[in-house]
Amino acid sequence: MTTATRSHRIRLAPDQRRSQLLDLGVRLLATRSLDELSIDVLAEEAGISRGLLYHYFGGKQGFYEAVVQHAADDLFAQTAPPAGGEPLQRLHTSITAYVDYVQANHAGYRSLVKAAGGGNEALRAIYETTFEAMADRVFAQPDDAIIPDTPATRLLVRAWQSMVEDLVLSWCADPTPLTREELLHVITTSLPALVDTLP
Amino acid sequence: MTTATRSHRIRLAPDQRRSQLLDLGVRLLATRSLDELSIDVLAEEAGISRGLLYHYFGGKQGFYEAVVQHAADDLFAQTAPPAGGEPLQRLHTSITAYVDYVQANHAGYRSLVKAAGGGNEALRAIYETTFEAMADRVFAQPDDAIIPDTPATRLLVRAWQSMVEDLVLSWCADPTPLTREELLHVITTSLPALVDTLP
DNA sequence: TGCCGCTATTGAACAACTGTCAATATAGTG
DNA sequence: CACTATATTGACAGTTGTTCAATAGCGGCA
Repeated sequence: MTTATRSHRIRLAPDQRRSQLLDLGVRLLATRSLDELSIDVLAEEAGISRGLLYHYFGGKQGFYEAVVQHAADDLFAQTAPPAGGEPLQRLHTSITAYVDYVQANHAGYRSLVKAAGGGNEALRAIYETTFEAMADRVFAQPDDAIIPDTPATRLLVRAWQSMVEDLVLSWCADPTPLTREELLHVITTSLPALVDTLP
Repeated sequence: MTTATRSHRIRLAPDQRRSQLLDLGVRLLATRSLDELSIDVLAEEAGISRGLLYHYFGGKQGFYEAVVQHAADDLFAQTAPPAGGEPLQRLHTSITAYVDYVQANHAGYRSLVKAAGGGNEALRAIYETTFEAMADRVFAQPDDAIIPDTPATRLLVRAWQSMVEDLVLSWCADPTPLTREELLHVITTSLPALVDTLP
């Protein structure tokens, strides 16, 4: 049973093909890692030839970067805070969306996002850029800021994100020690608690 | 100019050869990632034939796992808390050793440890085991424990470790926002602060 | 000292995979 | 219904991981 809908020699618009391949990539790379996925397998699964991947992404590495970027954009969009409201409330909503997102895709999240963080230069750049953009949400609205924007607090927020990432992933693997509400409470209150440890 | 001391056809005891290859692996994999390091290059750098690597480690993946395990053991040994003294003081000493270790090897630490955390099943197992053993140091001495040993606190300590890892790596990349003392203070006091966020 | 056996080590052959490119087929257009 | 622009292919070349029978170095023993 082949999972791909096999239809011979269909010619798509570049955008459609591109997003088809990216979606397939996200799905396949959620379970295998990059070097466990050969281009032959990927091409067959997509119902295209090997060469087409090189036409679109320039190579295996380029394909992987595009897939990671695609997943990162998706994560960023799905955790966007609501337009209006109290700053703390907006942050809480965004965090809730993050927990939901990771819980819904924890295999893919671990495989793609974690691999990006520990991967090559270009991949880490995608990872860093995305999480810095998410950190900006914490520092948004300078007049009634949640926490002051200094190099030190930037450093702490970045580290806090790592903590949250690990916490949520561990919790998804075994949710018994904490309820969902307790998890959200720990995440939310740990940020100001962390900033308070600064001299 | 070849960096390896080229001497033809020397026969070593298995233990010596093994650790020579592991040390070389740690050194080479600190800058390149695994798939950027071909076995040909590795063998030439070590002054041995390709086949010998397969004799010792069974393949590229096995070699990588051995190198990661080697580095993890080194990290674990070098951050061992002193034998006696106050529990909090012992923890502080261990944390200081950790900061020093990462600072001295941040390229290698990032490349090996981070890659292990986001890598395949066997690699993550090494990573998890090592950091769980380091977490045990926090929970040691049940009579005057620093923090209670429950599933919830286990989860938090694990997440705290991720935060510390990221914090120290970021700080190594750019130490200007915090002095070394401030960094150590944040790390130490953030652990009880985090546990206090539990209901 | 000089042979001998054990085994560390080799290198060539094999298999699988990535990357390249000129040729081909397809969808839209006048 | 051609006809053109281009999405797509398939065969080819180079590189890399893996296997295995053959070789060569070191310690022990006479």
